[in-house]
Amino acid sequence: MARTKAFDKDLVLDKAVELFWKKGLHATSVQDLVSHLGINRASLYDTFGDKESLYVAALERYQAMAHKQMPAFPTQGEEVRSYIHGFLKATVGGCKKDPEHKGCFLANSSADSDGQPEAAQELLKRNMEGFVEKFSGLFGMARESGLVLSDQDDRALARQLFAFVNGLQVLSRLDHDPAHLDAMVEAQLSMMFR
Amino acid sequence: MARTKAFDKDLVLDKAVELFWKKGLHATSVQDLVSHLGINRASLYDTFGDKESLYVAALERYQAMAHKQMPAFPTQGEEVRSYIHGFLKATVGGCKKDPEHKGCFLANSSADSDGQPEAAQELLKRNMEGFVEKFSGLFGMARESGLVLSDQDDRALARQLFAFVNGLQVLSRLDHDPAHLDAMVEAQLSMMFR
DNA sequence: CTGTTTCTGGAACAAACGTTCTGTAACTGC
DNA sequence: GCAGTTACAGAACGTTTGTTCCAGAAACAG
Repeated sequence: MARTKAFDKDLVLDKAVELFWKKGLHATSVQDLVSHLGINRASLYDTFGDKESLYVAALERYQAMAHKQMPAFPTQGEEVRSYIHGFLKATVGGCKKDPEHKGCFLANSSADSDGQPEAAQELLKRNMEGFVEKFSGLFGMARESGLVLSDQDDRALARQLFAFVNGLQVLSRLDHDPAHLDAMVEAQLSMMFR
Repeated sequence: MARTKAFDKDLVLDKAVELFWKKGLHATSVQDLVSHLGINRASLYDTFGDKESLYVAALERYQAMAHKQMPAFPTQGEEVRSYIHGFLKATVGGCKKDPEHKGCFLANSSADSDGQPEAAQELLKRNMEGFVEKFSGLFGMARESGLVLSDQDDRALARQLFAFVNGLQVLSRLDHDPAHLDAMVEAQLSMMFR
């Protein structure tokens, strides 16, 4: 029948993630994409539609990757602190080992939400809701075990943590001192748990 | 001598702040600026140089405004909690009353630091350092009064607070529920102070 | 081999980009 | 009122933007 695709769509998408992550939607041109993805201009449009669709696809892929590498949630309140500690350490670990200091693709996009495609805005909102839903459950468990210091409700704590994580990643773009990131994590954790 | 300027430079700059704040550097075109600033294209270039210079001037003005409306720092440890409470409430107050949900100009720019002019990056860094410097002093005072819950050092707490505030403002672009913002502030505060 | 499909490089497009220029009008200080 | 400066409106500059199209080469199924 027909010729098979010569490139791995997901591999190309990964390169698009890199570019959009680093420079954002508006500062990334189609020419940038053509130059760095290693595929032809026409193939790009045939495979991904237009620039915005490719952007949304890249954002979806980034979110899926980030979600996939989250370890399984704990089932006991006593494990919550170390779980969240691990989550935060992994987050700053990602920031530290990125020589380009791109922060978090989702956080960067959220800070430019006005210029985002509709589909991207909805993805960002769903991502936030999902985080709050899951982590408020964790705080509930930890609270039953008497390990939560604050008396504020679980969802408020989850939102506070989400805000902190987003801010942390935004700041990691400005402040490249890894010790500062570590210190912020330890401060956050020391404030949350007994 | 010469014809007088027909426009107030600072007033025009305020409008530029609005635009750049809402859409960012890359998504704001010179045509957008000409259309909304109410001055001529040539006047724009004569008065502000090029687009990037105008952007940096707008960022500087925003920072100056934000800095100016900070109330005087407390001198006693007992007042630190209420001072920071007031600071956070004013921050979310600004978010809540903005119908365009632009968040914070400085935070938005930080999340796009790669695409920022050099001068803007340095301004953002100075702003961060200034915050850490001042607030770590506050935590030191409050700690002496025995009001700080965490045993982490003052600068770590200041950085944690700065990350939270940045994240809070980024999230205010996605989540328009004012109660959520309030809850985050109360959570943060309940974790920091006795 | 014969189609059919898809890749590729590059040309082409109108539109928008940031920037500069030109000429004219308006104001100030002498 | 004249000289000197600046704002103004708008045309014009060359690039770059996102997108489409074309011709040919390449790879697969029947």
